[in-house]
Amino acid sequence: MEGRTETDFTATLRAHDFQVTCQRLAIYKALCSNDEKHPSVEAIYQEVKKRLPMISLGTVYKTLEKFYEVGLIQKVSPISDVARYEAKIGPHHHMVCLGCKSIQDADETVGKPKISVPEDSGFQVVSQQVVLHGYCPACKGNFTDSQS
Amino acid sequence: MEGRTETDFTATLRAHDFQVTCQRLAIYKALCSNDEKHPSVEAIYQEVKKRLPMISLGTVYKTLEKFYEVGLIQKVSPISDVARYEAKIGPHHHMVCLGCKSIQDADETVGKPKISVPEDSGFQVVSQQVVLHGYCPACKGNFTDSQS
DNA sequence: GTTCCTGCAAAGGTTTTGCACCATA
DNA sequence: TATGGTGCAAAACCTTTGCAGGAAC
Repeated sequence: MEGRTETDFTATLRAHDFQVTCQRLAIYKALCSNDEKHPSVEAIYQEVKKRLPMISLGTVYKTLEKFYEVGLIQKVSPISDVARYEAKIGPHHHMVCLGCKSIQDADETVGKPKISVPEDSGFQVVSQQVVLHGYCPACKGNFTDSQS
Repeated sequence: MEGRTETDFTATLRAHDFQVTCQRLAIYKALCSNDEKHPSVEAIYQEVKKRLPMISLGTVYKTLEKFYEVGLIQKVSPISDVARYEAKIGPHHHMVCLGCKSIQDADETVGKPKISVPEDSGFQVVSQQVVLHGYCPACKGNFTDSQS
């Protein structure tokens, strides 16, 4: 449903010198057909096992990471690999450096976003947070256009 | 620097029937004085150990969770406890239900936020994401005003 | 045929839990 | 003094890594 066609999927992998295997196709299809659920690795693993019972969890991890590298899929907001805390309470936003992984507050420097959820979505908003991904001044020079 | 006064800190804990201990005060102070770093649990632990060498990592975990419960501190983007993926690429936003932890896409239904980082911050923005926390239609009834 | 991928298993790191001792109120 | 917190250790959990056999190109 969401995602690319199988041809496009194959072409993207080939363009990055990655092979196309039945496991990778199955993982991508499982992800596309459950896209609205934003599944976890474990959930994807369980879904793929229905068609490929021999597949291993490690393969799913490696495959998803490769898909993410080449831009086939997205991670849902992996701001940090570990939990981080701050004493500043109240709504404000964060700038996350893709280079050094540092996190800066952005409440003062960033304009307030005007966001509204229409009534028909039925979602009751409690709080909202904007996350800006990019490069801090120190890392801007090292990651100008390409990265390892 | 950021955060509340010691009096307010004590009052908040007492209001929730939590005791005030030197460990809790030290953890809160360590977090306040390093707030711009958005420290991890391990970093807070290392900082507190300078004053309380006998403190254990488990205590820091339990204490931070308690602080978060009573609203003394914030977690930086605890969208999900595990990594989640989706095949939909391109910038869009997410609505995270505080009840059932489900994640919905919000690109179509949510107005585009107008956010700009001023030049003096020096931060080069690559992408931005808005996360809305709240309650989905199914959970709205169960979590109207208070939760367990 | 060479390179890369898979499956399995082990290890690494983060976070949670259980319990005896101790401090707070 | 009674309740709850701390420290320690073990366990649970998610994720990564290493390697031999097998598949893709």
